[in-house]
Amino acid sequence: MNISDVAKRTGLPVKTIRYYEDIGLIAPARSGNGYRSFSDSDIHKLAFLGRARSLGFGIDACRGLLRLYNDKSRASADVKKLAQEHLAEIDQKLSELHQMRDTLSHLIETCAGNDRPDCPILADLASEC
Amino acid sequence: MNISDVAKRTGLPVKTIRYYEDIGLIAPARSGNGYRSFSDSDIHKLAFLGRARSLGFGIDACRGLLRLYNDKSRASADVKKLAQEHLAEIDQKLSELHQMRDTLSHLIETCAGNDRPDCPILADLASEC
DNA sequence: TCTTGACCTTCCAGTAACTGGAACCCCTAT
DNA sequence: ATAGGGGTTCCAGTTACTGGAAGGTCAAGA
Repeated sequence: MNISDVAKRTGLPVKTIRYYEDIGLIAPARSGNGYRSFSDSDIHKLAFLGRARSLGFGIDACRGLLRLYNDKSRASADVKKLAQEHLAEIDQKLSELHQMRDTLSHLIETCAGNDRPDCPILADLASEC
Repeated sequence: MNISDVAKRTGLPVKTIRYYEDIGLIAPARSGNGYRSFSDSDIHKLAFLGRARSLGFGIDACRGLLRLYNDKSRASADVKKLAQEHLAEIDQKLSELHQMRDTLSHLIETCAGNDRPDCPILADLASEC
């Protein structure tokens, strides 16, 4: 199967699929004309990667997940550990974003938003430490 | 004032301060020996930038905020608009992250995390669409 | 057969916001 | 004189792609 069909099947952009080959996540065969020729296994891997990425796993984590997926003697504890580490990163990010959101929305509420120059948002940003 | 003192005062890394000059956010004077010589105004701007960045404003938004800050005939509505756009981005990101968190934490709960290979996390990632 | 258009290929550059490091200059104290 | 702790510039690397240029391939229609 050619790359644009694979892109349709997996929902990944063509460029992304080529990129995943570049960094060694997949290794599709080549036809005589030089075109990539994707097997079912390649397509499975790409779909797997797409789902892992959509859960926010980084490329390195995806590599690890793929390796575990292909390792039939894996321990589920290893998968769980990877996932928990990623969950901790998400939680960290969430708490930072919530903090930002709270501060920012408070500032926005106190700003009149009219044609006068006085603005508590700028005043806060400019305030001495 | 030299750059490392400014770094201490503003909490920004030296490299970041140089970078902010590179991209035109600040324009400190130079001493005879070529060293950057920071005025109070430079330091204020850097502190302002540090706080705006800590609220998650991107560099371009910071540029806009700084311009508004220096424009004494600004309308607070313009500041509020910038802040509201940024808030919307944060909310977008938050909802994506919450979605990821929900899915991932559910998967983690269902994984035994033992030395057996069967793992619902991998099963989900590998599932057909 | 020729052409046209839609494929495919590789390679290079750019994105956001820094960060690390190399190579080198300057200043002060011993 | 030298050692250290500043400072300077410039280049490369980070994440995960994305856009674009230049060019090869293939199938269909005139």
